[in-house]
Amino acid sequence: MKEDRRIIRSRKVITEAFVSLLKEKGFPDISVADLTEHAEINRSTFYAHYKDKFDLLHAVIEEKLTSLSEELEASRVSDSVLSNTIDSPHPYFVTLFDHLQTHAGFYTIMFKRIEDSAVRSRMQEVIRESQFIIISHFKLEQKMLIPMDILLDYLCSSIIGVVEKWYDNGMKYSANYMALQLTRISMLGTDKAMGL
Amino acid sequence: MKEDRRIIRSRKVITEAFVSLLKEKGFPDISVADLTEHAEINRSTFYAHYKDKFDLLHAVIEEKLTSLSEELEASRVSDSVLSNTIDSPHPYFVTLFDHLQTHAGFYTIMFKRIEDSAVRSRMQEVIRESQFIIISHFKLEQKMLIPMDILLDYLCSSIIGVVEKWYDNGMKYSANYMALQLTRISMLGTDKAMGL
DNA sequence: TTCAATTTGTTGGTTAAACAACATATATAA
DNA sequence: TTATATATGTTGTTTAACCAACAAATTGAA
Repeated sequence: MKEDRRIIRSRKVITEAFVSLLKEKGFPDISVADLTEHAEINRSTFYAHYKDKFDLLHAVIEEKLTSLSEELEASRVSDSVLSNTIDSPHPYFVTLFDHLQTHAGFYTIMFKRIEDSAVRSRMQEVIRESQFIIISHFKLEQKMLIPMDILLDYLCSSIIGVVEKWYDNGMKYSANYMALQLTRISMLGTDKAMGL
Repeated sequence: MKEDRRIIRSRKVITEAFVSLLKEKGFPDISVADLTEHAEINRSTFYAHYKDKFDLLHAVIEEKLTSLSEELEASRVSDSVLSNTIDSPHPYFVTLFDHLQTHAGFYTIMFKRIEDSAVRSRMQEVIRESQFIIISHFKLEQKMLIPMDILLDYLCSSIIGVVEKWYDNGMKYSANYMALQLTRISMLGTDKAMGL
């Protein structure tokens, strides 16, 4: 079921105007009229697609993170996840940071402008879910030395933490470099990683 | 009578796609399907606005040169055309070259890609007409030492010739510099201009 | 507070864009 | 040549965007 071109275009110009406006002002200061004016569409068209601006915010975040989720899933299928050395970045992390770099404009604005950080928590969910799938797929549950849920909490929050700081510091390191560092920590464990 | 947003947008994306495609291939190699695909609209929408691609070409040229014509007319009204020194560029030429610079992307492509050079001849008409209006307005006809039509032919073809070469050579000189040079030639005459 | 101005959702009628289908025409290759 | 594909216009129907107008809610200043 291909969607009507007009639908695609309307959603596109609305979300573009939204992200663009977030560069100038905070979310509370953006009105629907504001939005549709910049998007050069009629105000009623907005309401045909979204309930209100909160609905739009949610949809925008959801769309971006769904694509991340799909990219992570796609990379899992193609690559053998287990065979990996300490000197090459893990395909999973490469995919992750490639995405984060490609959409850096979007994420930095979102992290900065959306106070309650809906992006952060949603990204954490996506990471957690993808890690869960990897573990499940390789039947690693049986061999695990600690409870799965605790491990998943550890994994996703540590990754998100690193990501957030990476953005905060202006992405000084390359995406590939970041992927390599996370690969090393996860392979060695934090103790070995710090030289113990 | 404000026009429907959809009309504005459709025309806009079509002409943008058209100019964009002319950067890649010649006019004969551009199909309507090509055009609408790049513009991301339905093919039938194209036919709702234009007869065929020749009609589009004509419309695009006409629109741009109408705006030039209007800009020249507007500058005539505001400025006193007669009082001018040899050291400051004439308002008319400033307006002309400002326009040519602003829309350089469009004109260079048109001069280069459209073989029969419909742009050149149309621009010549606009220049000729605007010069005619200036002469008429200041009642200069009576004092003229040579027939008006010959002078107009001389004026518009010399200006167009300089403009075309300016584009050909990659606009090495600034718009303002060009305006100044044409001002000097027209005030001094070619003989004095060359130092006789 | 009160009042005006702005923003918000919603609705109904109108219009242009989308889409699919068609016949025709123009290549391009066998 | 014939055949296959691609491009061109055209048409009828469906659908989404437009617009204007409305009441209700919110905001901001007097």
